[in-house]
Amino acid sequence: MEDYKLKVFCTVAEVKSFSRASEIIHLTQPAVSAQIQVLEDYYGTKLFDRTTNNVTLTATGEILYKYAREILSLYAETEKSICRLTGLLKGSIKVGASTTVGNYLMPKIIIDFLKENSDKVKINLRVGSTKKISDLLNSSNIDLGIVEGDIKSQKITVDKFLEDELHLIVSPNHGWSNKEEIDVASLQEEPIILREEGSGSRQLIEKLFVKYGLSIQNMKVFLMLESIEAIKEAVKRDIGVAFESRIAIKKELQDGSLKAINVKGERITRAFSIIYRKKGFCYHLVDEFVAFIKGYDFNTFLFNNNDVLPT
Amino acid sequence: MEDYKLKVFCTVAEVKSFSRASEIIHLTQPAVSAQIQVLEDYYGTKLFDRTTNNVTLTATGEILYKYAREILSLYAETEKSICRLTGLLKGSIKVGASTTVGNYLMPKIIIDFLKENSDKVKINLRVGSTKKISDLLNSSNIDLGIVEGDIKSQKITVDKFLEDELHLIVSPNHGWSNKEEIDVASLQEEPIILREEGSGSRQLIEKLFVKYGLSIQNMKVFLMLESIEAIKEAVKRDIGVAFESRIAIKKELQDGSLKAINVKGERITRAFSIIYRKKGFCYHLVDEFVAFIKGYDFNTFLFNNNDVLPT
DNA sequence: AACAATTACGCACCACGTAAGGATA
DNA sequence: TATCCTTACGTGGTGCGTAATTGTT
Repeated sequence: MEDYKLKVFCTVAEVKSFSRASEIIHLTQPAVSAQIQVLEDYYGTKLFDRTTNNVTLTATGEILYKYAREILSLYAETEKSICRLTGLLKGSIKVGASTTVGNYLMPKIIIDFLKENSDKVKINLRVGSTKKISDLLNSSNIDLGIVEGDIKSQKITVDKFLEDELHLIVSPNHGWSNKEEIDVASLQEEPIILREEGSGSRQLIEKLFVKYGLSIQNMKVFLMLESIEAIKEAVKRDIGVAFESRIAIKKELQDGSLKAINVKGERITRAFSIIYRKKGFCYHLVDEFVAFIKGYDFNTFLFNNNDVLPT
Repeated sequence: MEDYKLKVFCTVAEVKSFSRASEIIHLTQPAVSAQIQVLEDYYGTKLFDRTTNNVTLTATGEILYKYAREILSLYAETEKSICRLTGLLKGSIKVGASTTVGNYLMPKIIIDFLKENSDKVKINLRVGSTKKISDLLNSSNIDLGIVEGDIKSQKITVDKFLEDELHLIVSPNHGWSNKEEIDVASLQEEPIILREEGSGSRQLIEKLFVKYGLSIQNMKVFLMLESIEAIKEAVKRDIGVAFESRIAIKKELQDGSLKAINVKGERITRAFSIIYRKKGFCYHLVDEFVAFIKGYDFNTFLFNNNDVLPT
């Protein structure tokens, strides 16, 4: 129940381009032009100066922009206020998540979130590399992202919400399976399975090796897989050992099909982060979902069924 | 460029009735119902409790109402701001005016106002008794009224903007036509033409007589006319004398077809007032028109063409 | 019975997308 | 020529009014 024209207008004003605004709003360029023209007709003045390759607000446009943002935020507040009273969320959001989070964390979180809310809440989840997710965010194809890697974009706010830890996983039949911990040097002796180059998890492992004066070259790396499931499968068959996020191996640890071992004196950690655009419009539902994630009981998620991970 | 749904919603909230709101907004009742239902669907809650003969805001409705008024006033401010910059007014207003003002003052004022503004400004003028005008105002059929009489309604704000004076008018052939002033008692000797009973002008004259211990009964009242033009015509033909507002006799004084005489020691005055609803929505254009009237140069209007009225 | 709100339905208009048309570097 | 905004046009969805329906006093 917001003012669509004003939203379009503000978007154009912010990105200084009709065409880019049309992509963000998911409208065609002519539609955006039309919306702006209606506003210009109504107020009887040009709101933008259009010189090729440059769209800027006129004096009148500046005034309208100031008020429009106020009005739009009042609409948003209205909804927030009413939701607070009724407890009824509604709408749909598009979430992007990087591989580990997207496959092993978000499905459960989303299901729990939907359980708490009316069926008017829709969530759309896309999984991809951290890079792809941040691109989708920048191009306004998703409303927020949940990623395990670092983000460089200036236009994105990164909000860490959980520390993730990678564990060395081995088959129950593996010689190490009864050990509590292993020193890094020992890793040289074992065939190790890694994710593809550039992957966030892979970089983390490389950093560990570098710290101990080792390098991937010295490792018995004979398999590089792009899929976490494929890696786990390979480890189960005792083809080698690997590092995986504890959220990705939860089930296998529970049913005993994999064993997790610590690295002596090291915790291989990284942050899971919620990322969103600095500019742009915020939806109440997005805020609520973010709050839900931040308040989520990850301990229960990780350690339920009386199963305890090594810490 | 306001939010029509919110306007409808606020109106219903204020008058606590779908049907009355529909009259005010000039929509059918089903249309109002539909608008409200869209809002209720959107927010997922009832906004009004409908018991027969009583429509009240729910808790959610109260919240929405608070925000809606804010939002609507922001829309109004936006327009005001932009108009201030561009100087372009637009829109249409419906004005009601009582007889004297409506016939002899408003046409000129409206024409001058329109001259100053773009052709996007439309003004609709209705003329009627003060009572009728205040009724039209209450039923939201006009946006503001300009009247010469008193208003009793609690729902209406009265804003005096000009002092009007009634003059005794006589034919140039009349025996008094060269006199500067006449005492009240002399009026008993002359046939006097009055407006119909209940008319504002008539009441003013009655009050004058009462003050001097006279009464209409003692007067040679043999004509009561409802039209100012008819009265002037009768006076011109020397059938009698009459009292008329100076704005109604401006032209005749200029061309000499009537003479105005003062009443000794008395000024018969009343106020012209702008009246508007206390509640309800204000349009920028209305504000501007009111400001225009208040700033109008009535002296020039009354005394142009080097013609001077007795003062 | 009377008044007030809702439901049903047809129509007219408006906002969108597709496609073609300028303007500018 | 490539990019970006505007114009032209056909279509679907929405909001309106008319008329019938429900519900409450």
